[in-house]
Amino acid sequence: MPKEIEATSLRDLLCGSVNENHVGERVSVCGWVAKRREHGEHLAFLDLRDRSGVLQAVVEGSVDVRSEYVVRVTGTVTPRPEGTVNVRLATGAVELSDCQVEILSIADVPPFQLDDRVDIDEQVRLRYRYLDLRREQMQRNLRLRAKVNAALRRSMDAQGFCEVETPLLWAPTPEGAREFVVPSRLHEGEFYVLPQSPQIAKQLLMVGGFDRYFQIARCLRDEDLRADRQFEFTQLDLEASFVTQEDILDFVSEAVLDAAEVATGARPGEIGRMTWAEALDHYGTDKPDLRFAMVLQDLSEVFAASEVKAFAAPTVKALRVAEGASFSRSKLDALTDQAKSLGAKGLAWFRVTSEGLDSPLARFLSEKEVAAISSVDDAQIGDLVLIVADEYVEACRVLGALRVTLGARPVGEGPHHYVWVTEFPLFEGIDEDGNLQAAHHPFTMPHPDDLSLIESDPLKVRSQAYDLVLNGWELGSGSVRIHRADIQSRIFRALGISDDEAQSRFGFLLGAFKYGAPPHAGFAFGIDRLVAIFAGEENIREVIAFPKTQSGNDLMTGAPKSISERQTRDLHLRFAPKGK
RNA sequence: GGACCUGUGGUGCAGCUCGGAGUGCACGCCGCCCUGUCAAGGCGGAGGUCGCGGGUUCAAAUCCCGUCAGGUCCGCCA
Repeated sequence: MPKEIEATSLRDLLCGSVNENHVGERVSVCGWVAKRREHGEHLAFLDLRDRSGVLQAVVEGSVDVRSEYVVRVTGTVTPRPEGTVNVRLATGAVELSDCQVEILSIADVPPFQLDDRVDIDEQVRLRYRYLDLRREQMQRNLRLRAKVNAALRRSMDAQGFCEVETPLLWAPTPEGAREFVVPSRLHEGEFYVLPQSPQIAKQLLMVGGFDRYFQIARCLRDEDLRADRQFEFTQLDLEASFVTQEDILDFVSEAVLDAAEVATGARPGEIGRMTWAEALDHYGTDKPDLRFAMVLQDLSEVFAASEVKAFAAPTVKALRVAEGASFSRSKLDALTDQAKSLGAKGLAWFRVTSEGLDSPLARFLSEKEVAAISSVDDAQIGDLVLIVADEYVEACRVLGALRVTLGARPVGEGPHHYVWVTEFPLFEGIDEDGNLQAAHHPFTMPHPDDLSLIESDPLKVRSQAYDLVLNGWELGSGSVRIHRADIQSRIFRALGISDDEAQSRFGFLLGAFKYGAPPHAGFAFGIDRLVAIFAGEENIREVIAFPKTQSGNDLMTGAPKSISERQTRDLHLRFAPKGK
């Protein structure tokens, strides 16, 4: 018998790999007892489970093993008797007979069943994650993740990128996401922080001459958690010198398509593109889910002189909901509530019926308005048209959210629709102090055509920043970086960052740039999210071995926990009295 | 910081509107029976602070208030 790669001193084969070709061979397998079926004192069946699957062992006589006992079974691979083949089991044509059972570990009754006959509450799964990980779903998801990681590394290597590790203990850079803080023992009152991303480190690597860098990097952000956000997450982080945005998009596309090919078995076609402005206008979001159409329509001109007060706004946007005329009043009320909670003043709805528009507002509409609404997005009888009137961005965002509510399918359904969203604005809004805020980060290169607007009309300035979006999930983002001191000073000035402040915050980066910074650009995308979508999971916890709950607890270890007085003293920490 | 949903033997649920004895279902567990099962089957059995605290009531799993835990979302995430 040729030795299998999985063979060890204790086993010859994985349970799931035993098949007709092994008939007649005497083999040992190791695993957990998934199920015992006893037929009196003369016959018992054991289902043995390891990571590869389940294999039935036939034991003559009674056997004292229980569920989840760890056993080593040595037996002869035998074709199952006529009529007892189990087609639902990959190994169902054979079984181990004449078995010798060796108990390697006994086990308590597990706190939940591992056989997937019932859904288990996630709270219970997380408390006993080590048991949960034995389940097929978790085995499949984490192995898929490992394959994606391997594919990404292969792809980056093939594209000439060099993997470099950057520090986890880094300097505070008070900007952007809230950082996790690590007190220093050797330096009283001083702190490291855990990196929210290796952003500055990788730019320094560019100055250092590593003109194609990548890393599968852990990032840490002390922000509230979500289905697609954990404190710590993993990114494929990359940066390259002597490149333009086009080069970066090519590098990342290649890596993602390589990963997709490994994960799904098919290589997706070329990744499409749209500008940020198009995404907002058509889909009401910067991360459009292109698995379904439902493109927002602009009716502002039609309603520019409307008598209807509800439509007196700079922008009037409409969304057609196919076959939505059958929505109940309570469902329409719920949509209205959602629109209001998103900041809309209201939501107008119109059922398109054979007798015209059915709506509380219908009788106030002019003929021209009725005609416009009735033909929005090729509306048909039986459809529903939703209208939001507001400031432009507001109207787009509200309808965009309703579009997702009404149209989005589960993660596991439909094609994988990648899209590059380009030309993000450089600045977004103004903070409490009246300063502009960087949309991406302060080192993002403005669009070359908009350089002259930085001082005169900053909110109009487009950037060379770009996002990769898959089925409504933001996978990641990147930008061309500023490598010229003159442009960087103009941006800092616009952001209200003084020279002194810039020096104290980013001095080491700006200092490095004085010694010859190549033009460079980069990207980073979330591997947790990518794998979750490949796995058809709505939640990245399902592709993370030991995740935190939404309130940041680890239900298995009990973290976060208090530390000993000794540790507190070593770290020079004292706690303020509770409250206030 | 906020909104909504959930919490009932080990597990998953029902019961909650309309208060009346911890009532029920499925799985698991324990014992006995069973020589071809694979969601094995048959018989019997054990197992509960209805998340926690307070209130209303003659009486609370059920109604009210608070709180804790889990989830989804808003804020937040350069």
